[in-house]
Amino acid sequence: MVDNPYLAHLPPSQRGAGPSYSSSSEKEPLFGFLPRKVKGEQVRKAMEHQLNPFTKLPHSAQYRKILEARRALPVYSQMDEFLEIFSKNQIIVMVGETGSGKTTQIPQFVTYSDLPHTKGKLVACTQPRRVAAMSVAQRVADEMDVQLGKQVGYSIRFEDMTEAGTTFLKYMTDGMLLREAMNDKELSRYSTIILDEAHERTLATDILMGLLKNLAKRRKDLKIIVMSATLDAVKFQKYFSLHDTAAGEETSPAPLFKVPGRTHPVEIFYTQEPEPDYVEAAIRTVLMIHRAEDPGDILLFLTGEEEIEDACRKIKLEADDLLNTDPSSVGPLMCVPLYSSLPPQQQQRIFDAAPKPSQEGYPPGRKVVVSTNIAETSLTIDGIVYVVDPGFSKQKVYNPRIRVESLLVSPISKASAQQRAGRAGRTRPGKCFRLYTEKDFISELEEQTHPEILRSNLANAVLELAKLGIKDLVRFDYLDAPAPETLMRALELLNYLAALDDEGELTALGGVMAEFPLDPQLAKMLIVSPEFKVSNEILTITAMLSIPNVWLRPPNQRAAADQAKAMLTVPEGDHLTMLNVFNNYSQNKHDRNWAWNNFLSARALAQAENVRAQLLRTMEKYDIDVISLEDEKKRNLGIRQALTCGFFMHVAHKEGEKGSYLTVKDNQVVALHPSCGLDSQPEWVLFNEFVLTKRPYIRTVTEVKPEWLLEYAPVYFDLASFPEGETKSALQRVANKRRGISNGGGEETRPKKKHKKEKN
DNA sequence: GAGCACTGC
Repeated sequence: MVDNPYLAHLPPSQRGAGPSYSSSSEKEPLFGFLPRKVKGEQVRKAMEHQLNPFTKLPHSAQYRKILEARRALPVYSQMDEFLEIFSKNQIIVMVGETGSGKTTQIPQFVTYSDLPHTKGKLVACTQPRRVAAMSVAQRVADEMDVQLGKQVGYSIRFEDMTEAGTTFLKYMTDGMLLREAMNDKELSRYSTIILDEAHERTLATDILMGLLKNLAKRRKDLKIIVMSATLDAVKFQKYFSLHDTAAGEETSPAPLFKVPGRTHPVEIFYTQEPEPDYVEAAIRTVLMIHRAEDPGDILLFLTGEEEIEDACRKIKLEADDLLNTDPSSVGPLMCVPLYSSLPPQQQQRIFDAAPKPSQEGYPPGRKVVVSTNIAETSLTIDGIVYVVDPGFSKQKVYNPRIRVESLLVSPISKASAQQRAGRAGRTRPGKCFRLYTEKDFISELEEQTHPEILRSNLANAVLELAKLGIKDLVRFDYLDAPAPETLMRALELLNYLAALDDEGELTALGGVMAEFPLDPQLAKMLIVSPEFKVSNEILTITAMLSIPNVWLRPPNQRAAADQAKAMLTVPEGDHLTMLNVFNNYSQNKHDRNWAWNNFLSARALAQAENVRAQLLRTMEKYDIDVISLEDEKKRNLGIRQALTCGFFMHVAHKEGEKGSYLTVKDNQVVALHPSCGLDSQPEWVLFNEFVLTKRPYIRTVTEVKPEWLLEYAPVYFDLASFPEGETKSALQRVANKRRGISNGGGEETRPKKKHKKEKN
């Protein structure tokens, strides 16, 4: 053994025990560690060692201070038990309630036992959210006394904070690991994979669970830990049960490792009768707490922006009234809205301190945060003592029959209600006021929120699975299998886009489509766009369609905002308007006020730029030319034609004169969304999305020519199998005209439709 | 003449 060069510059007193062969453990903190057979005793000794085993540098004072705090975590006292289970099993299910320390500690315990750095492997820990991956990685880097991005790092979209060959513990988003799996089906870089927050059941985590369950059979050296906060662990245990039928072993559930949480008790109150108007009841409850309860901040859960802003106004009004009437018995109240589309600066207001008493000796002030579900998982606010839970949230639902995802205000699940209540007990004992009866809680609320995989359009997920080499998507071993109709819809769409062939096999085109972090329609349109010599423009449009709405419309400046929008509008269609907005933004980027003056979200535009750059890199990787047409007329035409190649299933035909449209094949009656910039009502339009709000609308709309539909999507627009109706007659007329021009030649050369399931 | 629950690649 050679003296560690890193220590040469340190005085001997700090170099550890000095060169000695008598006791290797003095110089080598991991001396005697056998991978995956490590005992708690050994780990604790290594943690207390003078040298950091991974950097061979002396531990800092900061490290020792943090270690002290770590020892107090519930999970720390179960280290021996964990290491034993880890040694003996390939797959482990772990349950740790909030405050158990599982997210920071378990991956470290795993590292000490698995010793990934000795075999050139990594330990991965997935998170559903980017911020969590980043902040936990930073925390763990501090705990392990290493620099973030070296031994401990993170990987999220747009940001890879890892160093090849150095990083052995990596926090990452679940979606990122899924992406990696598409290019390395064995996930061979990893020795242990930890899926954290599995109870949230994101689409990516659900797919990863299916993949890992399979992968574990092929890669016996891969260990898997599924971590969850709620007690639906039995379901995970069953799913990951070990059964080796060849060996004739009995099926036994995956082992469970359980750690208690550490939170304060929260007293739950229910209403005696159901509340007919939950917003009104919520406001009443907040004011009741303000008048009658001890100091402490309030968190109220509502469903959306409008509801929240409205409630904030009303609460503020009433609270000011109370303060004016009786300043000696009621303190001032501050009401803060919280939802995701709020600019980050305004989101920060939730961390402001509650107001001071109106006069010395008078009651202290109180803060009320009125929030969407964002405060249920993504953001924690310290100092909350009271939670008001009306029992509703907006949830995504997918209707495969009409192929529409929409948001519906729906009752929350018991798990969700529990999570909300828990928000009151983070700093001290709290109270939770549920605006529904205990009977309804017990008998009406579902145990768990439906996993995302059951509530989503799966076109994207199915393409990913195909890319992952999953042959039989219908019989894939899902933790919860999606509705067959949802899968059929996805397969059908991918077949029409030529991403899957008629046998359901991934085509070469489909393989490239899957490489793009985009919906299949967008990916298809981008890949074919060089054929129309407009890929530079389609690239921009694709980026703009992948980001949130860029248009701002402050309530008191609506007219000015609409006027600014009109200045940027291109009459041929909203897609071209988006392109125009981005190009103007690019040209004016050095003018900080340009976006603001034009009522555009600078944040969203910067995001579009980021997405565009990422897509451009993927295009370059697959040699997809980025080209443009000089002539504006030809260019715009080419753009609209390229759009058609991706969105031919999103076409509507005008019916009658009242501006109503019928979607092609589905025959849904839809209207142009009021945000639409088309100055006329063209006969044929292509739309980016169908939204179901107060009425069915089509949003982001561009005029197309029916000839293009027949030419670029002959399979989908095969008239022989087209549903009867006005749309078909109109298409028939176009087809007849074309046939006349082309002397009856065209139809036979087009591919024939083989097997399609058309449901009415 | 409407909207944007929340994430993620």
